[in-house]
Amino acid sequence: MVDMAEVAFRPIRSGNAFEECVERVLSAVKLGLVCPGERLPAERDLATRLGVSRVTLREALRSLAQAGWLEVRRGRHGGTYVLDRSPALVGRRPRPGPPVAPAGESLEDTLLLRQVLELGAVELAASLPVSAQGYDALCSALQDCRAAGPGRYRTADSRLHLAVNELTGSPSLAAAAADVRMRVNNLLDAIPLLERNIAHSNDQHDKIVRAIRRGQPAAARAAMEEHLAGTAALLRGFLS
Amino acid sequence: MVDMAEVAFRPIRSGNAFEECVERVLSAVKLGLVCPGERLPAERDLATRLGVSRVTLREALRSLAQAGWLEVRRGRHGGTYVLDRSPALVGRRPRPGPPVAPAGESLEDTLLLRQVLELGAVELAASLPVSAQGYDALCSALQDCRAAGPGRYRTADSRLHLAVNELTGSPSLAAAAADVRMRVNNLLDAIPLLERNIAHSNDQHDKIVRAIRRGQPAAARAAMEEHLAGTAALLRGFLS
DNA sequence: GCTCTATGGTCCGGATCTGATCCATTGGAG
DNA sequence: CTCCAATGGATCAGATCCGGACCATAGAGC
Repeated sequence: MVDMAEVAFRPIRSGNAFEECVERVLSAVKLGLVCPGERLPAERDLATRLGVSRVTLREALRSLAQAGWLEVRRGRHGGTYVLDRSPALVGRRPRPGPPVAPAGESLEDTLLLRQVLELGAVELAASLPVSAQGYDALCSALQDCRAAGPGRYRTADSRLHLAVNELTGSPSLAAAAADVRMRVNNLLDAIPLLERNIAHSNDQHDKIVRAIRRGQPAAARAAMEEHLAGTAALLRGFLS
Repeated sequence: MVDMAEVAFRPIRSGNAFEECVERVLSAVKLGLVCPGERLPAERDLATRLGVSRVTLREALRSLAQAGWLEVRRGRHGGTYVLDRSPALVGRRPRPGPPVAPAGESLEDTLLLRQVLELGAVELAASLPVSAQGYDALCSALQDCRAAGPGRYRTADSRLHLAVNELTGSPSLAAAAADVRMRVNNLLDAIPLLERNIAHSNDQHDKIVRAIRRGQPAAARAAMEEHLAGTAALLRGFLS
């Protein structure tokens, strides 16, 4: 019985408030939830939303600005803006020690959770009536995926998947999906991105969106299953 | 685009360290992860696992002890023990202000997330080879469900569902399931528990476990779907 | 019995986080 | 041109939390 309790006794916080702020804002950028050139919410607003003091949030923003992700402007229409991350900045390998090799156990854990969430969500999304607004977001993300070069592909891809999850109308589900998506992206950072995979991915994205639009849950699920299997095989190959 | 970012800018922490400790330990008890009479891990150990200082954890434990959930013993084989929660204690209505009426929006959110997680998990569990240990846990929980009176039913029920989720072998999935289960239980606390529903539930539990044992994902999923629909209808009826 | 050990009980200095207040900057409105 | 409003910048007192050290208790083993 005691062994089952390990689930309940997992860590309460993954880091201090500062670190979690950095994580969250960086996620929002990497997942394409705020695009380059766009402005983050005002510090006071964002701090309230994150449930964190303004001082702590500012330290996080300052640190992200120093790292070249954000730019802070003062004055009337000032704010914190997302920078267009240049290849030069990306090129700096941020690998001080070991290359953050994700454990194999954690890999399967992540992939399994992703499968459950994304399959369930896409099936649900396809069986629900799609709102015009949601469908627009979906199409916009789909086109971004096509237009995106290799440097921006992961972001556009993430945004598309997130949009699918938001179609379910469940904030908690979308949040869980965003979390697991971030974990997958961190894993993907360790392996190369091939042109061929991108083309293949785009075809599968088409199939998924089409099935959602037509209200075909089974087809949507099958398409997503195939799509996920591709990434999963790639990750297992490189990280096992 | 900014609207999509709301997922990323949700609160970082649901409360202070003390409150989250209380929540976690109480969850472990309510979900049947530690049974009455059993001992929690030693304070030093538990504090480390929760990623919290011992002082903070102790305050949480003391507060739960005062509320009649736990008993603390000193000495060589001392520790923090789960009490057999007596009806007298349960009878005290802990409703100071409004009866914590869960919003309708939050209700659908919770039910949707639960559906995705539990259906995905049970399907996965049925398609995986079941370990002997996992199957034992499942059967034990199933029998507890049968033997449990109305006073203990929710706990036994939770433990069974958690056991199913742990069969997937994904800690993250089990953790997410435990969280959503706790949310569902909080909702269920607001509605009555009928003998008839219990009998019905037990039949469905049988079907689910049988399908898992036989390795029939589709049947397991269908049985779980029916099972979840029952609770969902009940909750929607009482809380909408 | 004595001692040892695993546990809870208590306290303290320092790190972190908060809430609040006030200042600085800058573009737009009048 | 002047003022205003929305934003970032800075600072401080107090709350919370942490890591570690040490004490108290009581069962187990010798």
